[in-house]
Amino acid sequence: MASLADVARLAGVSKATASRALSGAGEVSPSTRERVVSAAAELGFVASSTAASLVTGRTRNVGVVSPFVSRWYFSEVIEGVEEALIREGYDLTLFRVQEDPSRRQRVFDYFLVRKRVDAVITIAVALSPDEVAALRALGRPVVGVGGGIPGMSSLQIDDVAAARLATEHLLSLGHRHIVHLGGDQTEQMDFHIHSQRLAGFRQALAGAGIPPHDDFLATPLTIPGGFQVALDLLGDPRRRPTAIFAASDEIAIGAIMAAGRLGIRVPQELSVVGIDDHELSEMHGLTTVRQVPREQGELAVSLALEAMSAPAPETRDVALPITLVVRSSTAAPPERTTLPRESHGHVVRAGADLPDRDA
Amino acid sequence: MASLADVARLAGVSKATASRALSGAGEVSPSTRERVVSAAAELGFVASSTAASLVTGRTRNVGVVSPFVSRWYFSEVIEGVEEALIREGYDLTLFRVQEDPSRRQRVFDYFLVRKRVDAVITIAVALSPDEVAALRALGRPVVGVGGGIPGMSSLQIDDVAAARLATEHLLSLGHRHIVHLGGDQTEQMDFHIHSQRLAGFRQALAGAGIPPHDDFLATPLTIPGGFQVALDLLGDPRRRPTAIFAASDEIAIGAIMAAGRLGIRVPQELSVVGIDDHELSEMHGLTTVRQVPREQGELAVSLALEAMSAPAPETRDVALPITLVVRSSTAAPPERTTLPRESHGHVVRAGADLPDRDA
DNA sequence: GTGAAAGCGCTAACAT
DNA sequence: ATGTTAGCGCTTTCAC
Repeated sequence: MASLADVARLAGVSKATASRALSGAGEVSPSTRERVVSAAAELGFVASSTAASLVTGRTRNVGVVSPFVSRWYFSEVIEGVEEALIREGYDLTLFRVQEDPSRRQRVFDYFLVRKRVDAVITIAVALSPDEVAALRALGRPVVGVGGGIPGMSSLQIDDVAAARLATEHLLSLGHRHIVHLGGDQTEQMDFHIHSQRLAGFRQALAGAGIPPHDDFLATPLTIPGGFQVALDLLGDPRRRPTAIFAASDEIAIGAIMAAGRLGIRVPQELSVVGIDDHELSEMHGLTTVRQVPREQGELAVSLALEAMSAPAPETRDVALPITLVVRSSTAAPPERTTLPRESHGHVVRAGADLPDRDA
Repeated sequence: MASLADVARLAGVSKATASRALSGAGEVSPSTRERVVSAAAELGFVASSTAASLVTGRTRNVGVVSPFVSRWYFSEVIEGVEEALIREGYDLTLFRVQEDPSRRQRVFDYFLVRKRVDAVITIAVALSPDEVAALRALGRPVVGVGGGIPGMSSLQIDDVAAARLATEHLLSLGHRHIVHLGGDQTEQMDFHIHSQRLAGFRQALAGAGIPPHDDFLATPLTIPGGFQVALDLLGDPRRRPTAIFAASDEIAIGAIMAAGRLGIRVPQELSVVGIDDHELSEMHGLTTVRQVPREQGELAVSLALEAMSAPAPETRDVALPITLVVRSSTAAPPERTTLPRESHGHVVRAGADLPDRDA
């Protein structure tokens, strides 16, 4: 527990000089520097970041606020953030924030506020006006990954375009009966992502002259969630689409598993597209819109750090490029299911043509 | 940015009294307390944890060292730790540590050392003697989840017993040809877990009078890893076992997917057991030894906190109970594959009996 | 029950 | 290039 004073004494210099020699700030003659450095080494001196923070007001620590750590998108963003942060000499303090209002409030009013973080990065979390105010009151850069919040920098893919891209791919293959398995709009941690993906989906449909219909199912953004909802959907021959656009790869994979359970072959009888491009997506042969969460995390750190040194911390919104990764989960729709929509409700034989999965 | 002095002034008391009133330490008359509290509220005062730490030496922050954040086991332990920590009013600082030696050193010699953490929790990370020394030098409680390190408290399931349990289940079903898909012993973040699971596996085999043979395959602890290794193994009729014991559910699920790819039916033609019990395991009908990582995380926090207040920070090793969760992925071995082992190499027709998966 | 004062360990003017 | 001085914002003896 050697202190700077100990080091200074051993090196025969003042604390100020010792501090300068060790931190690299200010001019120190090479010889003194060396004396100080070796004295520090001898004593096993490590600067107390607490003391340094108290005087400088900087903590070299950034807070990351995320609703999950285990879901793909979130864990990868976190890994990206961590990577970039440690490279820059920053710690990462993790705050998991879910719906529970009392816990949320605790995080925003107590934990984040204690002058412990130099910046905050939020990951796809929908903030209430109060929460935004609390964050802004920190007087520190705040950047949101996965969606924009008024008054703070943000970083995301263009979710409308991503959804449109996915849907147009399906349309171009000839699909006319596509269902969107997407996030529940009312979920607290929504964040417009869900609604934007739905909007892009509908835009593409409208562009192809397909009138709005019963084409959206609120789905938990997990593999089991996608599985369950798809099982219901695909199990009913009358509702069964030829293609599914899922809001996340987890949903998409759940849907593929459901199809497998029902004996529906992918992609011959059902095309599936998701958004993310996790390693499992590759294994499932899932067609997906790639969104590189890791890079989003790293970029968020750049934005935050940049804002810290900027004179006027102007907010910036950055959109990352997207690409469609076509794998084996999409194909032209099977002939038999391209019956005119109108027939679905009336002509029972249209459904009966399909293998009956209800049994 | 109101300071304690501001609050004290507004309340008409000294800083000392204000501090006592706000922190709850020491006796303060109810009326003064109320005056101070409302003054604090009026000013939006939040104590600077930095300043408090400087004087108390406590940071209300614990460091978590983990090689991954995205793998099941790790992310769930982290969520458990986070949950318990925030409940107790602690922050969680995350350090991801992988093989890269320079990064590791940075974490241990620079980040963790700066008097920033009251305790450290490591998650299944194999520490070098130097690293253990560095941690111990902190003079703070260190608890290891997922394996024991000499000189620090630890928390884990009994990995030998878990592996034995899984293997004995397979043996009791009549399997004689079981292969263990387990972690590479040489991997840096091993931690004896892999070797203990292998040991338990071999113990069970020995107990059943099955001589050691070519029964272990080093496998990355991921779904793609399990998939790839199982694909090779199962694709060769001569090597194909009737059962697989996987060191993790991720491997196990990869193996099930590989079987699916090869047209091998689970469990009729192949039994699979893993360790973990993630929600996906349930979906795959995977038989597994349950290890509740979330609880491991919460318990680690209790241990750490307890050690902080203990006069003599004695180390404790705690083993969590395990249970075998039997789902549909295990069954008695098919008749045709119970040929005597000796025939595998010589009687080509024994292999030819099986569907040829090489093509 | 409350106040005065000391100081945690460092950095940042300001001198020299 | 180096030393002196003054705090950063709290908690905690020690008096009263």
